[in-house]
Amino acid sequence: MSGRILIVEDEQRIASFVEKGLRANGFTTSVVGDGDTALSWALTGDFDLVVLDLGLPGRDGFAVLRALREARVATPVVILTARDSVHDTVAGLEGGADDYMTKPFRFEELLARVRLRLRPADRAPEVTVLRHDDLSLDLRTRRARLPDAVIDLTAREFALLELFLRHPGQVLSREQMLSHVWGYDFDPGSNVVDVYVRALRRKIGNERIQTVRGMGYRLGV
Amino acid sequence: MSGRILIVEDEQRIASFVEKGLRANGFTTSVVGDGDTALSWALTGDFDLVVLDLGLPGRDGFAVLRALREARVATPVVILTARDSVHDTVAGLEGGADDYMTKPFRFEELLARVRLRLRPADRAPEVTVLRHDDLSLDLRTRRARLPDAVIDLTAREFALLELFLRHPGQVLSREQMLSHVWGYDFDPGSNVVDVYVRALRRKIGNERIQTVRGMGYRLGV
DNA sequence: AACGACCATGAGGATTTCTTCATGAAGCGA
DNA sequence: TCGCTTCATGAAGAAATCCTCATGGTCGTT
Repeated sequence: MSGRILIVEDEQRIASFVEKGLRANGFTTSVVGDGDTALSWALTGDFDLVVLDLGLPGRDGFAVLRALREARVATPVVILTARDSVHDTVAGLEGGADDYMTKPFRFEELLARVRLRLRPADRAPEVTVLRHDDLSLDLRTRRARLPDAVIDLTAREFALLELFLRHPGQVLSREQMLSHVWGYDFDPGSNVVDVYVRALRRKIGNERIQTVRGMGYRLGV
Repeated sequence: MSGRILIVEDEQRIASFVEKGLRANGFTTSVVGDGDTALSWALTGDFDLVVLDLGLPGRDGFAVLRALREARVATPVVILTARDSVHDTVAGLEGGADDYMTKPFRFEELLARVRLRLRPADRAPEVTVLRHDDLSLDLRTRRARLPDAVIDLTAREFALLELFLRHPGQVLSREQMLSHVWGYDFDPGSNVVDVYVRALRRKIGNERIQTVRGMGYRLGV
């Protein structure tokens, strides 16, 4: 799967949040901040997917999308929009094979949608179970398993454990966890991460998530 | 996948609930109501899986399981247990590749576990998206899609829609929905089904779920 | 050893989801 | 049409989940 992605976003903070995340997942990215540039880049057909913010200065996101489709460019587009303008957004999608997300969004959600769009059909069979040691997580049923127990998880616990299992053995900072599980604009002063790490530890066992003082947490060794 | 299943359960109501459901899903079932019979049947090795209630009269479920394992019979066992004796149960599972569920349980959950056990590895690629007309449901992300919208669902809404999509065009009675989505012992006098059908209709469109007076509801045509 | 930074944890309030209930509308048979 | 059953729907209470906050413990450094 080739993965050249055009990110159209004027807010610097969000743009780099998206760019860093996508790059870390093996995609090639380019960022542009206004509609005109976005259109000319997208028209080259050099991209496999466009992540498009609707709230752009100048030529707005809708216009870009429309112009793209009028030019018969079929590149899939994932749209970013404000929560309170969802209605307009949905109207704008009509008939398109496009997807949209409301801001603020969690990175993992964006990733899932991007992957969905870039995997045309049944190639690359999806992973539905993550494992580490004797712990496994069924992404479909959203339950974890240990050799001697089946563990039900709440939505947050699930998202957090998924993140750990996708980066086993790696130290994850609270900031990383916040942006991946809670969204990029969540209060950075919160201790939700701590609270949910504790909840997870209670369910899967204390020893499985280690504290790395001053850095964050790590699954396993 | 062969699917001969031994159901060990003394409560008539639950036994037939499980048996009917499993048969409707293509499994061959036998029911026994006490531990001794259960053991002798299971020892024949004629079954691919055992659904075992722990609260049996006479030789209890644990004893059956133990005897089975001592005889080196490796047939996978899915255990049914009361919610307040989970601790004992987990202790009893040690090292086994067995699964357990607390009563009361939803049939779909049991089905998922049975299937998991009977599908040793990666054969039979799992379905992760259900479709009907222009409506699709991604079982992994738990979101529904229409051509012009992506729809977030609550847990109940998701379970109910999944049920509809697995039986498209078929009239489902309130009782069926109750037992599949809410569990076999849910108050039969409740109108939760009505309420959730309405919630679904609001999200996916009224016309997609039809009322069949005196019978229940139906997805589509 | 003492201090400060960092982490663990319980409790409680906010929010979301789930369920019940009451009322009125719609369908069906007499 | 009348009367009865069935269904639709809003509202409100119950329950689960989520998040914040406050307190006390632990670790590392000086």
